[in-house]
Amino acid sequence: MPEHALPYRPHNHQACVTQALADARSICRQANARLTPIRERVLELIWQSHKPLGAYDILAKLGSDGHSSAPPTVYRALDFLLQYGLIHRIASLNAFVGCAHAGERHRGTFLICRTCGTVLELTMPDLMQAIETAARTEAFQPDDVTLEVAGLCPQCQGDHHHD
Amino acid sequence: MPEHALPYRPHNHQACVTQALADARSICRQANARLTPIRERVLELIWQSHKPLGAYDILAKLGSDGHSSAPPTVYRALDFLLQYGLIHRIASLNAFVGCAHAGERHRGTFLICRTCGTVLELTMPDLMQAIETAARTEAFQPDDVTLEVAGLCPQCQGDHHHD
DNA sequence: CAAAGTTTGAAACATTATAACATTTGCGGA
DNA sequence: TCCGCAAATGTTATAATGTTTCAAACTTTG
Repeated sequence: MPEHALPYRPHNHQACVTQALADARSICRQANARLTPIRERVLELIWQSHKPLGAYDILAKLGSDGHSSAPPTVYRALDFLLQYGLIHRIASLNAFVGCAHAGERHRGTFLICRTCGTVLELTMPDLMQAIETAARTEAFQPDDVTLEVAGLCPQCQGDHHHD
Repeated sequence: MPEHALPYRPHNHQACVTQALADARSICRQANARLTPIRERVLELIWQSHKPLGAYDILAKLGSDGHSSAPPTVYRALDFLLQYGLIHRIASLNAFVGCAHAGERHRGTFLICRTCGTVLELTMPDLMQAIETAARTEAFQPDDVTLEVAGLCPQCQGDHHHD
């Protein structure tokens, strides 16, 4: 077992991208959803690192591609990818990150490094269950849970330089 | 013990406001911080209900007051109030709500009704502890936790009309 | 009072997100 | 095939949220 989770170690990141795209194609095929070129390209761009990407960053990268697009193009692709659980929105950053557990039906917990921006997604079913139970104890019917932890990733602790 | 938490029941809300303002004055006095008229007024506006208020909503209300202000006025007051723990920012709504546990040093959990907007703040120390422990297990040093649950409050369940 | 620091005013600008409507594309049935 | 519908994309404009910058006013302290 590795000392640190994958996003925190050097790794062949292209493999992450390839896997994510293959998973996405499979998930969309099963759901009869159309993973169009734009949607796939947006997903690929988001997966280019383990750092969340803002909608306008994506827009700019699409521009460098040759596609020249407007905001709705990106937001529509993002909505699609969110809908099929292929990406997550990080509310505290207004940004989007690839889902590390696509197809698993889960609620993610996100560890967000405030120095380098890297995000690690955890699934903690028992904890999520406890949160939902607490909500129901207040007669509240829970629907979505946003759980984001900001702090320092292993790489950035003891460091004083950025990114 | 009441069946439902306070924000969900009819109550003398003016008492909430008065208490919040008194607490704020006391906290600021102890911290040698200046709760200026603008800051106090912003806090009062935020406390006018148990629903989060956006920065531009606050700006508009300040305008109706006679104060005509610009966005930085509001954001500066909000920064101050956040710094002293008198309000919380709801990341999933880009909005602000009065802190129900000012001065207690805590991490809040927010139950946000997606129909009426009402927010209930809970403190769940054990759960927060568990989250931080999980983060540290990944060699991540946690700093801030954003925990927001969207769903239906007791009043809005079974309801099909809004607010 | 005078200097230094804090708070507020004001204008411009930057970033994030949506609305509205036209056009194109993919796809199933006549 | 090709017609027609629905889904997807293009395009323009605008709304909503948040920041930078610099100047003026106020507070505190020596």
